[in-house]
Amino acid sequence: PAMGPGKAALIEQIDATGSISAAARSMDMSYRRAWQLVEAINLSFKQPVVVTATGGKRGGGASVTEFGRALVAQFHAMEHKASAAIAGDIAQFTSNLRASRRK
Amino acid sequence: PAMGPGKAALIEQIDATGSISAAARSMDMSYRRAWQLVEAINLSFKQPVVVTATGGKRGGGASVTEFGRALVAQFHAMEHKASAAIAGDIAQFTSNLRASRRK
DNA sequence: TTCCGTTATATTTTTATAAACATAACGATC
DNA sequence: GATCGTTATGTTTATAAAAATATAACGGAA
Repeated sequence: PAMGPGKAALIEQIDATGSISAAARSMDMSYRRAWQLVEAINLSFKQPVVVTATGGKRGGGASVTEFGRALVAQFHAMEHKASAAIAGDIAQFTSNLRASRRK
Repeated sequence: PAMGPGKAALIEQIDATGSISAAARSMDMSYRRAWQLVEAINLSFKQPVVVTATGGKRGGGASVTEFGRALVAQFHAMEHKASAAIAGDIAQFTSNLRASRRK
């Protein structure tokens, strides 16, 4: 999928840190994986979500476009709307779940 | 997850055919996989969703409990509620997606 | 021109998941 | 007690995803 909780969080961390590598570190994710996710994200949309620069004073960096910020905001809005719409069902559904064994 | 589109469809096919194996065949799925999904489903909930019988006139079979039917119905209701709640956002979101290359 | 931290990419290795294959057990019917 | 279609389970193989490892390139700055 083009967007999900993980990708949204990654974009937010890139926005907060200014680089893909710092975002990856903060999320305990390999740089390679983070970079691949960014590539997939950018390829998914008509407009760039993350723009990058190589070399330079601080080695380079990455930033989130306004389009990207709007996208993440809309994603969270959708999460909340969907969650609210089924909150009642979820509560009942969950009550039918067996207590699962977790390590 | 305890429930999703695939598991819901499997339960519905079991209900329609009366056996795990026939349901699997109708979905072009291996019996083994179908059986494992049924096991996972039954372990997920406090009450059984699918009950099975071995041997006998027709070799055995499986049926869906009323609890299971209610569960599937509620799942579909949740799908529809969530979908409706974000339909507008989805339309706009999709308009930002690049036309993807599909074989 | 050397250094630095970053982006960008290739290659290998590991791990997890799914599929494929094989077989036992069940129990009513004949 | 042999047959049949099903449930139930073990074992192996293949596939895909993730992780790990390695390296090149970039471009300011010292």
